Amino acid sequence: MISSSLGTPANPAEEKSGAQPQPQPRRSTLADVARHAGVTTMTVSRFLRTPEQVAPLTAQRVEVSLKHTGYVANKQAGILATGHSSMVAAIIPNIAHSIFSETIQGLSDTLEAQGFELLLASSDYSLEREQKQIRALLGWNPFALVVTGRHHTPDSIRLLLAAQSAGTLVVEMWDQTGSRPEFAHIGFDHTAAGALMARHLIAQGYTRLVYVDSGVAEDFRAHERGVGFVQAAAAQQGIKAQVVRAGASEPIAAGRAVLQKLLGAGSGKAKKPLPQALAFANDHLAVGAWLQAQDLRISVPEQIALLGFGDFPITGQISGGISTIAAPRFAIGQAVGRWIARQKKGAPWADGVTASPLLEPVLVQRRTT
Amino acid sequence: MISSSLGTPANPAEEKSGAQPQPQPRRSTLADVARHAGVTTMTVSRFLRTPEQVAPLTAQRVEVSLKHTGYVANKQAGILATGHSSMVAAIIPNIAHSIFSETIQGLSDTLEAQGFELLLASSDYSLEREQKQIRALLGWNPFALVVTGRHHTPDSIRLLLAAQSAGTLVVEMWDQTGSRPEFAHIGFDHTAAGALMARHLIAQGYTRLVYVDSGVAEDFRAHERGVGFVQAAAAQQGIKAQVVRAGASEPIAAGRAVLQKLLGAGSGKAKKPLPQALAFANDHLAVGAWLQAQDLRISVPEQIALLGFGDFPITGQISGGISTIAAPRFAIGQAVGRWIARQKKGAPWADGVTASPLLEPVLVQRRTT
DNA sequence: TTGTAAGCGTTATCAA
DNA sequence: TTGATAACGCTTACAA
Repeated sequence: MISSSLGTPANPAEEKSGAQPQPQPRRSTLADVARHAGVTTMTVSRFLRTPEQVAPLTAQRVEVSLKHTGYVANKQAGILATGHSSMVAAIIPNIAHSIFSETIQGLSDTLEAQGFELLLASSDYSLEREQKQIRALLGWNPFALVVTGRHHTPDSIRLLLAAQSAGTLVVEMWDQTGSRPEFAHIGFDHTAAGALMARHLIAQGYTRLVYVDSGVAEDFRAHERGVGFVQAAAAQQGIKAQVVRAGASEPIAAGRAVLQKLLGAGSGKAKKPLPQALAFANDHLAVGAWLQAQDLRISVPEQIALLGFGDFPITGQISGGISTIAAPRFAIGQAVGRWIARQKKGAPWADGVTASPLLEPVLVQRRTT
Repeated sequence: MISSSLGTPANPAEEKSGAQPQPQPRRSTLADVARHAGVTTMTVSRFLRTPEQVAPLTAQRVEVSLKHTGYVANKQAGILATGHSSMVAAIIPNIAHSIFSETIQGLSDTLEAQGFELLLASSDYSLEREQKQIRALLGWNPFALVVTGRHHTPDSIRLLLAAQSAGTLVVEMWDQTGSRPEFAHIGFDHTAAGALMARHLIAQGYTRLVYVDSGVAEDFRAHERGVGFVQAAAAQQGIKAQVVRAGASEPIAAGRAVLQKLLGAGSGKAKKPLPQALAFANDHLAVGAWLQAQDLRISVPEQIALLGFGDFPITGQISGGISTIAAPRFAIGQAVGRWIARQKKGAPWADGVTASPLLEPVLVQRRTT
């Protein structure tokens, strides 16, 4: 139900035409406050920023006028004058994915505590959209621009480099860039995470492995985990690993479908041997497969082992728990926020060379592997 | 792993002291472009906004200079000069809750398509924090400010009213305000949604009902659904309804705990009759209770019926499906975005009086009721 | 078709 | 301790 029948019309053009020529109330400015207090704008500005430099009596008058006028400082004017912005812009692939929403929550919490504000855009896993958004967000002159991952269009990279050399902090998050990073990055190595998955399954004695990749074409990190998975498996004698791709639909449903399909391929005439263990690009896929296995009365992990990625709450709550890789979703956001705050306080740019064990993915073994 | 060892230092103070006094590159401005093109800033500005008013030859030169300088328009300056902002600010209780992250996704998608940008804050379900955030966000002079729900501190309301009368659109979302709304609102009536839950359970023949409220103290909408639930039950002969409160922990775990506790209360000496049906403040709680019932081999809905709220994807995927109320999480965000876009195009402020059936919660009966 | 001048609301700087 | 003035980067309004 949408409704907005009453209240003050926001648009003066909507006022009854016969009404008094009551001027549209403006937002009050420093000048309004100053006039009311009988001082100049500078005195009010000073009171706001360095009250100790204002005489106590004046301060009182200004304070009253501030309240009276309901003054709210205009940030655009402030930023224009100082050149310093308290805004941080972030681009993530998808806000609704719990993986990124938690990162944003971590980022937002940390930044807010430090007096920053968050301008958010979601690229819907499209590098094209990301490029447009980088351009649009840079127009705000943000203190920092946070992007997800290290895959960008060439033009995006040009924009980011230019912004960085003009003083904007640029951070790539969720990913671990190679040996010669152009930008600061806070995340982990997804190839290594994929290898971790494979090694765990192998250690448990499974030999026929499948990595179920994300159905999202531009989910580069999931693809990289698949690469790491296959490489790690290939490094071992007697291990067979393949990659299949989940559907692009809702991930739990896609996970159900993948299990169904893999089982189907193992029956019929050209009977291939069934895989013994499945590693998934994310926990939602794993949950879907687990639900499907339940429905089919397939015992997990005896008949098939399942390993998720992400450690979403549900994996810990399902009976016995689904084994998974705990990805530092929230911690990455926090770390980015803290790093940005540290830079503002003038920490040297390169002080982030420390490794943080908090951001390393960790295997959480539960009942499904 | 955090690392940022290489790349261009962002802070000129970090440059090797012996280096050439290479000036920190600034972001290029209109003036830079104009100089390069041999015209004035106005010509460049015109080219950017009304290219048809610029002579073709001049336009070419300007275009080249634009590329050459890597110009990105400064939004603060633009907004200050025009007084029109393309920014929309939104405050939600929690970004990580799938309920709100989907609303934000809907809002963000719609706004972006219309050329708006989204400034986001999360209040962590605190009215105090919300008040601070309203103040902070209004400083950006947003085109519109979107808040969640209709519960705000008196000071918040004052700020919102002042902003509204100064021309900022104010929208309350997720809630259906009473008969005399101060602000536009896009959402639904949570008391009615609670009543819908009760009536459904009663229609299925259950007589001993429990509403499991959210453990979050300031989740007013969940509380209101509880009120509606109890009222609707009280209006029927022979129906007993009570409200219990879930724990404040992770909601799936809290849902498990609630079921456990309710069953415990029904055993032992002072044996109370067990409830026949449980309605939950959200689907995660319901999923938790369902998982717990599975573990205890309690048959659902025969021994106990479960009804969720939200229609999160998981409820449709669990075997047979969990009955729930489909809340228009994504649609609310879209509707808000569309409403804002319509206002920009000069639609009369009160054109939103239409009811939208898309935003009404709908009961989805599956296997658990 | 292009340019000049003034101003948006704030802060830095210097003077009183 | 306070004030005058000149920016910040852009757009509006008007002039050429």
